[in-house]
Amino acid sequence: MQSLPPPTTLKIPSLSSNPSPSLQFPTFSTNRLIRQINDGRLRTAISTLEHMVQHGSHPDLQTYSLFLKRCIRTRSFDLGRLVHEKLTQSDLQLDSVTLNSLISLYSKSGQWEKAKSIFEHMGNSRDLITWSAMVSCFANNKMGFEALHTFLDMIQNGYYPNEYCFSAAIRACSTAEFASVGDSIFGYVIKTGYFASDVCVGCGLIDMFVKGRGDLVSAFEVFEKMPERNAVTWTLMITRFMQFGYAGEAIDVFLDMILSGYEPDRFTLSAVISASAKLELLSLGQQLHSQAIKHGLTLDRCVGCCLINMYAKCSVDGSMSESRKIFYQILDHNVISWTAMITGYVQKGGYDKEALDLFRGMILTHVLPNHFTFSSTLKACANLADLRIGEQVFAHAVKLGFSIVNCVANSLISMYARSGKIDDARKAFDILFEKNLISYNTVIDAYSKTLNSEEAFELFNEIEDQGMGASAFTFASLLSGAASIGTIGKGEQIHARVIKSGLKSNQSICNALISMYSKCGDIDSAFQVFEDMDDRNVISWTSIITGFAKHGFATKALELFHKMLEAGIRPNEVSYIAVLSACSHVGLVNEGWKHFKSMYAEHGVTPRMEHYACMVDILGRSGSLSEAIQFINSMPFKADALVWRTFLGACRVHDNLELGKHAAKMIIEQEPHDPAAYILLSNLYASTSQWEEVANIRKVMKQKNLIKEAGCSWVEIENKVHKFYVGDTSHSKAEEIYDELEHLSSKIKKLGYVPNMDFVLHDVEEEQKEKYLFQHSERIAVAFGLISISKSKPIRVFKNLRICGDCHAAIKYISLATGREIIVRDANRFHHIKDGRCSW
DNA sequence: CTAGGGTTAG
Repeated sequence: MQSLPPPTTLKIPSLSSNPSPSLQFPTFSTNRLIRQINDGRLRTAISTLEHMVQHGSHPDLQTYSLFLKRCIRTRSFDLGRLVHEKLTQSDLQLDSVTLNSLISLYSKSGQWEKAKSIFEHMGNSRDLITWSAMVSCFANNKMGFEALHTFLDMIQNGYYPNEYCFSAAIRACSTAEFASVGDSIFGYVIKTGYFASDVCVGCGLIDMFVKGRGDLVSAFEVFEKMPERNAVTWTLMITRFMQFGYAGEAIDVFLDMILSGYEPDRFTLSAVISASAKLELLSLGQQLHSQAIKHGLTLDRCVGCCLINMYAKCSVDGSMSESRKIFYQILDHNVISWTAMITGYVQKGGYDKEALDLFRGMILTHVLPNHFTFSSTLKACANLADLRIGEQVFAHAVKLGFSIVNCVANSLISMYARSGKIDDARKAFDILFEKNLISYNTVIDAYSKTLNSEEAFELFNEIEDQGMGASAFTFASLLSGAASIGTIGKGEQIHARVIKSGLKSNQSICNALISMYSKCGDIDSAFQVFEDMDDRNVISWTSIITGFAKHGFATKALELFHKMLEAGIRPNEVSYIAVLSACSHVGLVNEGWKHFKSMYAEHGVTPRMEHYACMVDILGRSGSLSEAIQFINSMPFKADALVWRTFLGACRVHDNLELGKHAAKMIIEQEPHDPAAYILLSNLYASTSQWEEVANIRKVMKQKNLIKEAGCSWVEIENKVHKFYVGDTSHSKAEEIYDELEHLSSKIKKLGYVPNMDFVLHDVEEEQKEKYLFQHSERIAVAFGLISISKSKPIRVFKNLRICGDCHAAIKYISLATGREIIVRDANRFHHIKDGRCSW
C-alpha cells in the first residue's frame, strides 16, 4: 500500500521558498477571475484583472475572451473596453475568436469605426463569423449600404452565408431604400431553407416589412408562416403592432401567445401594458400588473415605466396613487423612469406642480434629463402658465443641447402660444432650424385661436410647399379658425384641400367641417357632411344637433338627438346643452324637464352650470319667472353669472324690472369688473325710459374704468373679411354703403317698418335716435353685403354681440324689400331671415 | 457572430 506523501509536500509554498511568486500567483488569480466572470461580478473581475496586470501577469487568451463575451452579453460596454485595453497591454497574440468578440463589442456600443478597423486589420484571418459580425455591425449602426456591400464582398470571397449572415443582411434591408434587395434576400433564404430553420431570420424579415415599408400585413404573414416561434418572436410581433399604432392587434397576438403556452417576460409585458394604456383598458392593465407580480417583475424598471404610464392614463379616480406606488418601488431609476412619472403627472392634469418637483428631484440626484423630459416639463409650465419657470427649464435644455430637438422646441412654442404670447411663440418657431409638422400645427392652431387666419393660412401653404403633408390636426385647427370668424370662403377652400389631401373621411376633420359650415351659417352643407360620414361619434352627432339648434331648427335637432340614441351613441355633457337649448328655443318646457331629469338618471351625465342655465332659459322664456327663481334657489351649487344673465334676459323679455334688477345685482356681485352686467342693467332701465338710472350706471362704469366691448359686425366678400363698427365711415366704399342705407330706409318704411326707439340707449331727440339705429354695425354690414354679393347668394353677416332688436326687425323688412336671404350670426345664434320672416 | 424594452411636443 502506497504510503501517504509526507505532509510537507502539501504545504502551500511560502514566498521565501519560492523566489518567483508570479509563477504561482497567476493561476490562483486566474481561477478567481474566471469564477467572478461566471458569477457575473464583472466590476470585481475588472479589479482582479487590474491587480494581476499590475503584478505583471496576464490571464490567458481564453479568459480574456470569456470576459469579453460576458461584457457583451450583459451590455457592459465600458467594462468591455477596459478589458480590451488590458488585452492590448499584454503580449498575447489575438486569435480570430477574440477579434470577432471585439468587433461585436464595438458594433453594439455604436463605435463602428473601431469595429471596422479591427475587421480591416484581420486580412486573411477573417472567417465566416468575422464577416457576419461586420455585416451585423453595419446593419446595427444604420449603415445599410455598407452592410450589404460587405455581405456581397463576403459571397465573392467564397463564403456561403449562414443564418447569422442572413439575419444581419435582412436587418440591413429595413429601410425603404433597400426594399428590393430585401425581396431578393427573402427569396434566397426561402430557397436555402434558413427561413424555416432559424427564428432570427424570421424576426429580421418581420422588421424588414414593418420598419422598411410600414407593411404590418406582410409582417404578420411572415410571422404566421414561421414554422418555429419562441417567446422573442411573439414579443417582437406584439411590440411592432403596438409601436405602429395597432394596440388592439398587439393585445390579440398576446392572447394568442398565452393560449399557445408561451410565458411572457419583461419585454412582452411592457409592450402589452403599453397597448392597454393606449386603449385605456384598465382591467386588462390590472391583470397584466398581477402577471408582472407573479413573474417577479414589479421592480423591473422597464415594466414599471409602462405601468406608471398605464395607471396615469387609465385610473378612473383621477388620482396618481397607483402610478406613484410603482414609481417608488423602482430602485434604480434612470431618465426614462423619472420621465415616465413626470409625463404621467402632466398628462393626468392637475399635477403640474408635482411634475416640476419631480423634475427638480431628478436634477438633484444627478440624472440628466433628455428631450422627452424637457418636453413634458415644459408642458407642465405651460399648464401652470408659469413662463418664468418655463424659461428656466428651457435654458437648462439649451445647456444640455436639447433645445433644438423638435419635441422640446415645440413644447416651448406651445407654452408661449397658450400664455397668449403669440409673438414669442412665432419667434421660437422661426429660429427652429428643422421644423416638423407638429411645429407648424402648433403655431397654426395658435393663430387660428387668435383669429389670425391670414398667418394660419400662409403657414398651411408652407406645409404644402415643403411636401410635408398637412395632418388631420392641421385641418381641424384651420377649420375651427374659419368657423370662429365665419369665413365660409376660407372654410370652403380648406374643405377643397381636405378632399385633395385624401383625408375627407377622417372623423375629426368631418366633425370640424360640420361645425365650420354650421358656424359660417350654412347648415345645409353641415348636414351634407354629416350625412356623408361613414363613422359618426358623439362629437359628430352633437355638432350637427348644436348646429340645428343654433339655426332655429329645434325640431330637427331633437329628432336627430333621438336618432343618435337609437344609433347607440351615448350622449355627453355637450349633447345635453344642445338638446336643452333646442327645447328652450321652441318653448318646449315639458320636454326640457324630461331631458334634464333623464340626463343623469339614464345616461349618467351630471348636470353642470350650463345645463342649469339652459333650464332657467326654458322656464324664463315661457314666462315662468318665479318658477325659474325657485329653480335657481334649488340648485346644488351657487348660481354663477351665466345663470343670472340668462335669467336677466328673460326678465327683459317679460319686462320684469324688479326681478331683473335682482339678477343684475347678482351678476355684478360675482363679476364686478364685467361691463356686460352693467350694460344689461342699463338696457333694462333704458327700455323703461329711466334715463336717470341709465346715466348713473354709466357713471359707475366710468369710475370703475369698465369699457364695454365695442359692437362690430363683419361680412366676407371674396375671401376678404370687411369689418364695421357703429357709424363706421372708414370703408373705401362708405359713400355707396350709406346711399344704400338711405335707400333701404325709405323702402322699408313704405312696407310698414316703424323704428323702435327703445333700442337706442341714449336720451336723445327722436330724429337723432333714428339715425343712430340706422348706423348700427349690423345694418352697415348688411348694406355692404347687398351691394357686393350676387343676387343668387345669401348674405351672411356676423356680429360679436347680440343683434339689436330694432335691427332684427329692420333686416326682416329689408329681406322682404330686396328678395334676398340674409343670415345673421350673433353671439348666441343664427337668424335665417327671408321674405320678411326670421327662423326664430 | 444573430432577433424583442420603457418615457415624447400639436
